[in-house]
Amino acid sequence: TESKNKFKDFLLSQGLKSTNQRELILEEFLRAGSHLSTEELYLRLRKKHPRIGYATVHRSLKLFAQCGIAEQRHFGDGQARYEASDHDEHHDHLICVSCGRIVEFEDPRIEALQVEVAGEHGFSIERHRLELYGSCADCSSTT
Amino acid sequence: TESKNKFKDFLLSQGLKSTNQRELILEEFLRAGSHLSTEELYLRLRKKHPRIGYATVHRSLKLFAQCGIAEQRHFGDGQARYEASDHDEHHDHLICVSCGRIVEFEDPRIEALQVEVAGEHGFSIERHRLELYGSCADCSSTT
DNA sequence: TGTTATCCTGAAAATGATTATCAATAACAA
DNA sequence: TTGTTATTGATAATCATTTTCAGGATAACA
Repeated sequence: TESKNKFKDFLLSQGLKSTNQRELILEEFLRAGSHLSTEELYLRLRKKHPRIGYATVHRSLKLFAQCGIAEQRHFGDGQARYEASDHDEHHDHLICVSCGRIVEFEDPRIEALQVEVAGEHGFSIERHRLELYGSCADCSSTT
Repeated sequence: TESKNKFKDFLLSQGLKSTNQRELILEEFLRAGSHLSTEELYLRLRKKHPRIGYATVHRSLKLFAQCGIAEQRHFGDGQARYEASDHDEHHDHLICVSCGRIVEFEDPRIEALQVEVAGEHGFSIERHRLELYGSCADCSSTT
């Protein structure tokens, strides 16, 4: 509901309209858990609301991202994924190359070092991407 | 020439053939400097060798990657880029969002923390991706 | 409540990067 | 050479994403 309000404010501020589809898509997005691709969300929605089109899901996800309640990610499988952005918390990702599990983490020490290293090269950082690919505990033990 | 030999060995070991095009493409790739997209390399090659096709450039780059003399990267502009992989050295990237400049760096402290954090979540890391996006010195001063 | 201007929707087509197809060609071993 | 097999280049296919456009929904205003 926090996100829902933020989205409504966003729509108003941009002169955009609040529609049934956008509400449905946002609800399903929030319900579904993170790291869904457009297609996955579309398929979930279609079960209950077969009239909703792929393009609308796609456009809504982009609006969510603009609005700041979602973030787009790319994990190398060729399609974009979206996750709900919790406030202004930043986190990075561990991705299991075996089962596809995605775990979020954050480490202030790494963040600090990033700023330091960037500074040494004259850069000021706007954002970053850190992804660790490997095997999770379950998949390692099965080896 | 180090890379050239490695590539020839690779072709032999895989039962593949050494061709004129592959040599030309590898030479241009090594000459051109890193972080080129397939298209950019193709355009450079076409100036001197108009008969070389895009598909051949694409396939050759994939072979270079398989062979270990090149690595594929994605920096969020929607197209793959390839860089010569120097031995087993690893490095990460600073990308200027203003002028597109790409600077390589490495920091063992960050690497060590990555392993540590991954371990806390039961992961063993195979590889990682760290990209810092921001403004380089030149672009910051122009602001 | 109408009315109206504007935005939104969904299906289909377009796009852009990448990958596959296939007949002609080139490389390599015998 | 010759025969076998891989490679090439033009083109078509694929995949995710984005645009188009006619019809439908929304919100502001009378």
